[in-house]
Amino acid sequence: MKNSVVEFTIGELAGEADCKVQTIRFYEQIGILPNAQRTDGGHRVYGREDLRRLHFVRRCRGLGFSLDQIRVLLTLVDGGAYTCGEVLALTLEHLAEIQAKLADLKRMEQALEDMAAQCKGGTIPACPVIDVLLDA
Amino acid sequence: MKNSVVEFTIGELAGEADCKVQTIRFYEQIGILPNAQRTDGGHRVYGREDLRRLHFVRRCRGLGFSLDQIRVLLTLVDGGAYTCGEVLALTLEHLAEIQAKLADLKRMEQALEDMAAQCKGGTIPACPVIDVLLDA
DNA sequence: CTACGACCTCCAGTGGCTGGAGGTGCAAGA
DNA sequence: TCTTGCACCTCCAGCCACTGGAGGTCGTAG
Repeated sequence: MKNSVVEFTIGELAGEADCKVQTIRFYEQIGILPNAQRTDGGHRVYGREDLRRLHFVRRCRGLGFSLDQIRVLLTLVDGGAYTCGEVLALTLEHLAEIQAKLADLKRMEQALEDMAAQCKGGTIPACPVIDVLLDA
Repeated sequence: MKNSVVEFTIGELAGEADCKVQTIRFYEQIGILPNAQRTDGGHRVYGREDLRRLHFVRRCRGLGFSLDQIRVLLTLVDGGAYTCGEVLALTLEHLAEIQAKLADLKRMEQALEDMAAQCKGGTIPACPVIDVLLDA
């Protein structure tokens, strides 16, 4: 049955995975996606498995994993021999990174709010924000 | 009195402002800092005013302002004709960016925590984290 | 005067794409 | 069958904010 082999052009794949065509070519180039099959004319052709993999990558990116971290996750998945512990370790490591960034941003937020609170706006040709930044 | 004119080498300036020598040269190159004075031999020489400006830039960067935003702030300061309102507007705009990033990261944190909670670790050759990512 | 570290310029690389130039494939309508 | 026109192709440059290295020069302490 031919229709068990669903095929996509790169544009369709991009549509399904909600990313740009260039991004897919880029992933192929850096080895995150395998070299795609081609038509006689050289156009890339994809199947369900490719879509699944791309979805995985995009979901990981959406969670802030770097492409290097994703490469590791993919290696685990590709090998099929990953253990829950390995995956958990990577996840927790990434969670720690996220939490560090959160802490940084919260500090920035607080500092900006404090500065903004001092500033009355208006057309006064002076500003406590600048004063603080110039001579803290 | 000569010692009212404090002078720094680029290395000393970097030390004072807690940044790298290359970063200072980079700031000069892109016009964030003015072209430095030079010794006969071509080494850069800096004074108090340069240090103040660099401090300003580094503090802004520490708060997450982009170099483009800093360029605007510097133009205001340089003109000397800035108003509190202008500065407040830029500050609030940047605050909104920060808060958007915070919201993103909090979502990621939550998602990662949820996934990690499902994962029992250990040597089981399967993982709910991967399952979710592959087939959400 | 010599040694050595700090300085100089210029260029390439980072991450994760994005966009453009210039050319070709493919499918639908006339 | 031919043409139109869009989607595809490759290759290369650019974004941000630095960072690092190669290869060479300056300045100063001993």
